[in-house]
Amino acid sequence: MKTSNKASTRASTGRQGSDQVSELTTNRLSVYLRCLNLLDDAGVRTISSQALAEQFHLNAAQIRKDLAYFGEFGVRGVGYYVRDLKRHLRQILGLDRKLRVAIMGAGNLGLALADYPGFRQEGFEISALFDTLSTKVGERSRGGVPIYDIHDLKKIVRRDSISIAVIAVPAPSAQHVVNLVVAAGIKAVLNFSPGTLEAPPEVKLKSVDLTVSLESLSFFLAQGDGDET
Amino acid sequence: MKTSNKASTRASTGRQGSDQVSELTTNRLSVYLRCLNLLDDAGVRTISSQALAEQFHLNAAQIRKDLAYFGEFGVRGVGYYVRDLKRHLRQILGLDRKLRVAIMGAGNLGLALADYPGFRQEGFEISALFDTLSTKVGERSRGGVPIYDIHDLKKIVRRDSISIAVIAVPAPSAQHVVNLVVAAGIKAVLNFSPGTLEAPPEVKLKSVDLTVSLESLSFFLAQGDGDET
DNA sequence: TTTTGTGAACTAGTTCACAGCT
DNA sequence: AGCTGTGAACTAGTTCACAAAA
Repeated sequence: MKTSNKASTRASTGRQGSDQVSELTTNRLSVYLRCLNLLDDAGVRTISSQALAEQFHLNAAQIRKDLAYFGEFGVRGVGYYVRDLKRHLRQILGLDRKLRVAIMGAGNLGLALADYPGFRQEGFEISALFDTLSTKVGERSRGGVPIYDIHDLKKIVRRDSISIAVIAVPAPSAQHVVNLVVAAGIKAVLNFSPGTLEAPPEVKLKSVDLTVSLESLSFFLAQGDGDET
Repeated sequence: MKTSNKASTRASTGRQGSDQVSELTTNRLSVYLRCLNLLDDAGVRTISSQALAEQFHLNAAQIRKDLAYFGEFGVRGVGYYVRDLKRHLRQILGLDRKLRVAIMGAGNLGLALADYPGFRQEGFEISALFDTLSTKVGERSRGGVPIYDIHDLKKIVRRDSISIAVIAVPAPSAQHVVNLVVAAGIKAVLNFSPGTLEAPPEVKLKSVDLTVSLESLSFFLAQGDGDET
């Protein structure tokens, strides 16, 4: 008989009805939005899934299917109105409100991320950096993001309505910091530290593992080299 | 009839026989290696796929299958010898030689990545930073990585046997920099700039898109909020 | 007995191909 | 005519379950 633990990993976040949309799809929505921004800036008014696919190396059917999860945004015989679709995507992705971000760890990486222009672009606001070092607390990043003591996390998160945390602390303290972040009521975490982190199921934890990325390139190189005759 | 363009995206890197191993698998190898390092440091001599899976929230069958692409490293009735498997994985991932990395762009992000300790860990060496600004060229990162003029890229890549480039320049110049990197003979590129980049098929281009990652979290938050009763 | 290595079954994700709308 | 939205077909990836090895 089949074991019944099929839902063990994802667990029961499932309050919302739209449980089924995959992360691959939502990542692509983000990509589509970027493409639409470029098209809009270039003055393009309307675009077909076919044209969008060709221009950005995507698959037309996939674009249509991804969008179809959320509604019928296209016009048959015409395509999609760029502005309209942009607006819809921003709304679907929750970018129609200002989202405030805290960065945990005011080291090299944390400070770099705090001033990273790409984050501000689509309506994110880096509100705060947190660290433990008293030499850093009270200072600001070059771009002006204030550095707070991590003990004040809960307070500042409330005060500034911060909803996303970025983990940029050394690996050994990462789990502890995640725990603090979760305790402060944050429900979405982007982790840059290597290794496995635990978070309760109602918290979305997304990891960017730089070591894995580099080693994947190393593998590719190792394969290529081994066979050159 | 089936269309014959099935190989169009991946194109013909395929000189090596082992074309079939997926990127998801190689990423996991990297994760396994990290787990084994921890176990080894903890003095564990031998581990079964079952135990490894439980300890790190993986699937035992998948571990075995991933490893099986590359050989029979286990001992039936026993499991895997930690040291042995570590050595094999390092060899498979090409980490048994020193890999030198260049970082393109000595801005906030580039400088942070240059001194990121996680990279040095598994045998990578950040050899050089490249920038165009004459105020930066000749200086060093805090950790001591020298900053060169991008015009000297080809020369330094040869001199230092650099095989991996990391793109940490602003989005508008990213494609140009990738072209330079490719022209310098580099075959593996880790890109941090948002948007699509072109590279010839013999070059492996891996992208970490911070905007997409954040927007994916935003989507998650938007879903949760919309339904709280 | 324990645990690997692996075909078979299953699940997820992508692409095709076309009915139906404009 | 042109293009979307979508079931059906296909492909990739994961998990099961067991024969074979130690």
